[in-house]
Amino acid sequence: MDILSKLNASQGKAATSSSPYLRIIAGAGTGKTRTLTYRVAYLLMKGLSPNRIVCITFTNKVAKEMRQRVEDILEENRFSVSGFPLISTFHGFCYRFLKTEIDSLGIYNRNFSIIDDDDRNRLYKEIFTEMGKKDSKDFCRSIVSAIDRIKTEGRYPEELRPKDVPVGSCFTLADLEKVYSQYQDRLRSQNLLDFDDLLILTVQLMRDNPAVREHWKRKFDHILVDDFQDTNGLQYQLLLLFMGPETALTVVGDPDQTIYTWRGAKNDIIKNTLQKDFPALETVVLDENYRSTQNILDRANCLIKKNRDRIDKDLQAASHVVGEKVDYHDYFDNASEAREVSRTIRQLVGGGKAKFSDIAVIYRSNYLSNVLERQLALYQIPYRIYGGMKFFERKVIKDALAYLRLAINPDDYSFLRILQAPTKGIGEVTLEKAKALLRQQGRSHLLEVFRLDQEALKLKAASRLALGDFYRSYDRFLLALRQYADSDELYRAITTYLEDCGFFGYVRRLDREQTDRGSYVGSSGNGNEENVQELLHTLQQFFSSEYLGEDGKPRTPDLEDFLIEIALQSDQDTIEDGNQVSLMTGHVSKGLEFPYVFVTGLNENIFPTSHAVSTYSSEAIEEERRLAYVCMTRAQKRLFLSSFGGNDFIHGGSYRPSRFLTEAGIEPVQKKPADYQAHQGTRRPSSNPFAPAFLKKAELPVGRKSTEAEKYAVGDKVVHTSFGIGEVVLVEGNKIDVLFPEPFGRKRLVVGFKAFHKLKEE
DNA sequence: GCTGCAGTTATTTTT
DNA sequence: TAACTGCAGC
Repeated sequence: MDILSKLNASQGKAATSSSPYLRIIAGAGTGKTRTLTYRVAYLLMKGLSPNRIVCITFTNKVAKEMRQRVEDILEENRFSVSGFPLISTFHGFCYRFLKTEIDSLGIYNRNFSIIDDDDRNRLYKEIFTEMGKKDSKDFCRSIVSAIDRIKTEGRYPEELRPKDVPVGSCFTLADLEKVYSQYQDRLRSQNLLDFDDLLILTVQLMRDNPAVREHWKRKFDHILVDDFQDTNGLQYQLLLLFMGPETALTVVGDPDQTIYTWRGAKNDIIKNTLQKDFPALETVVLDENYRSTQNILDRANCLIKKNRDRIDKDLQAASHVVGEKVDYHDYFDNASEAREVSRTIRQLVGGGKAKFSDIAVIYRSNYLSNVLERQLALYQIPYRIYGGMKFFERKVIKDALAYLRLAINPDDYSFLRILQAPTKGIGEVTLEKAKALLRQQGRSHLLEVFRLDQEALKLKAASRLALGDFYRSYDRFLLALRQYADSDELYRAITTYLEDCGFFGYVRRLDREQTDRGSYVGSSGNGNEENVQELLHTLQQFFSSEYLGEDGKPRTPDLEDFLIEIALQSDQDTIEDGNQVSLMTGHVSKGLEFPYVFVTGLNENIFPTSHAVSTYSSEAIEEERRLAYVCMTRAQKRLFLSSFGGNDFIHGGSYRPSRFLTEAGIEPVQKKPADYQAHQGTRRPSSNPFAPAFLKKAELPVGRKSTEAEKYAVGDKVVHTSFGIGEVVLVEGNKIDVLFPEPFGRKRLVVGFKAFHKLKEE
């Protein structure tokens, strides 16, 4: 077996250990996922049955990559296996489990859907409105966050405790009980689960149903868990329940990278609990860092040492490369910070040192991406945001998915969406009537009420017509879903459905109206129809891929698999290749690495976030510090840190550099008013050689039309923030077709949109 | 019942 | 700044 030659001594020891219980403590960049991957391959080559191995990762992206790498390793060793281990997130694992077992609860059926945050908020809003509390922001918010906390602990409304109401809270235990139980009741009645339900119900079934437990406890010889430091109590409980007396467990993690305690993560599990529960536990420590230069590691080590609650360890660069010093600047305001980051990126790329894709810009919170985006666009730097406004969160996409979801599980929240896309002339009054009928008639879904009680609802002719179109195409689609022969036919059934129900017509109308008005949106990345086409394309690709079924055997995926895949997608999963700078929050950056990394907005009340600062809780600050540590250790060659000044509208006063800078051994530059003038004077966009004339005038707000639209002709060059440089091949009114390099190809753009502009010939 | 406008208000992190 | 709310007019 050629595994040891690819790993260092400790990695090799971990990958090939025969201990039943193995803990790998692995610092940032020490090859933890690599080691785990080799261990999976090793176990397979040792003869363990693939479908008796489960590997839990933090994101689907890592799961996919790991699967590929395991396959590669097996191939290199000319080893063939029948079947493949399940590599999945906790949530994905629970979904597969519940798919086969949920019926036995007698509350849900196997066609359940998973609700996203949007639907969840809508549901809460409904409850608060009915309680007459919707105007009390404080009340709503604190109840929701209390429920969040209780649910990550795995408790349902029956298990509330007086302590769940914080002292001086604006709600009572009775309020909490009422909202929480209504929330659960509504989900149940619609056959809907939220993310936490996936975990809780799995634990409940395993704990309370002996038949289910006995069956599943025997299923696995080996369970492996990546990023174990971010495992919460409920997930740990779940692991224990799936372990039989013979099941081996391998966990990998770095306590210093615990950044999800707000979601219940406890790094005490990897630090202490595991040892207590499994006295035979073997521990391997990986501390040779293969990612960063020593200069970067020195700053990161220095910072994380300030945490009191930790096991001391120092990362050392395996390459012994000292590298360049960590760069730090304090800028006049956040716009100039973004501008300087953009300029530096331009220099790095212009100097031939780096590709755009070698660079990442990391920030504490999503809202900070706006300023960066604007400056990057000004400097014509292609970028991609991970998280933030995700593709699947766009309105049309959610509408399209609602139509599809209805065919699997006709829940009211999807139905309410389709009533508005296109609008079917049904307003608040009719809706209230329908909700009343729902109870009266003993129906389970609004979809039925609107189909069967049209008389009682006194619908207008137009509404009847629109609903008629929907129900006809819906029924035909249901039939097609039962009969299709292959994935092509399934795909065709979907497009027919969306066409016949009037959705496509609505989407095209939307685009027309928006371009006519010349207001919002218009570039190819934002055209509604194009987005829906992209969704359909994704769908088609998904159907022609291989899918690991609940039984561990590969099968052809269906619509339901697609919808679940989307529901459980993470921000990292949307990462596409391409020569673009990556923008993301620190949380999303976990597990990734880039040659050049910018960590921006290192300010008090931003990073650390104001919440952590104002609670005066050392745990909260320690978590922020770990997050900063994660951000810094993403960098391979160079690390650029920055903070900014200016007025802080939210907290009052002006922004100050983050304490983490001093703690990392970096001296914040003394601020002098004169410096600021200088910054402001010399760093205006006028000094930007890349900015086209019409953009210099004013920084255009996102999504607005420029006042002077450019004239385009075939052959002109165009720069797009996402697709790079392309050539105009067709001009049609205010629309142009541009051919971009692969993988983007031909795109239709609407002139005047900010995401692109004409490239001036030199 | 739907849409557009104006004014207000709130900003962690995510499977 | 953008997202949301309330209100007026169609």
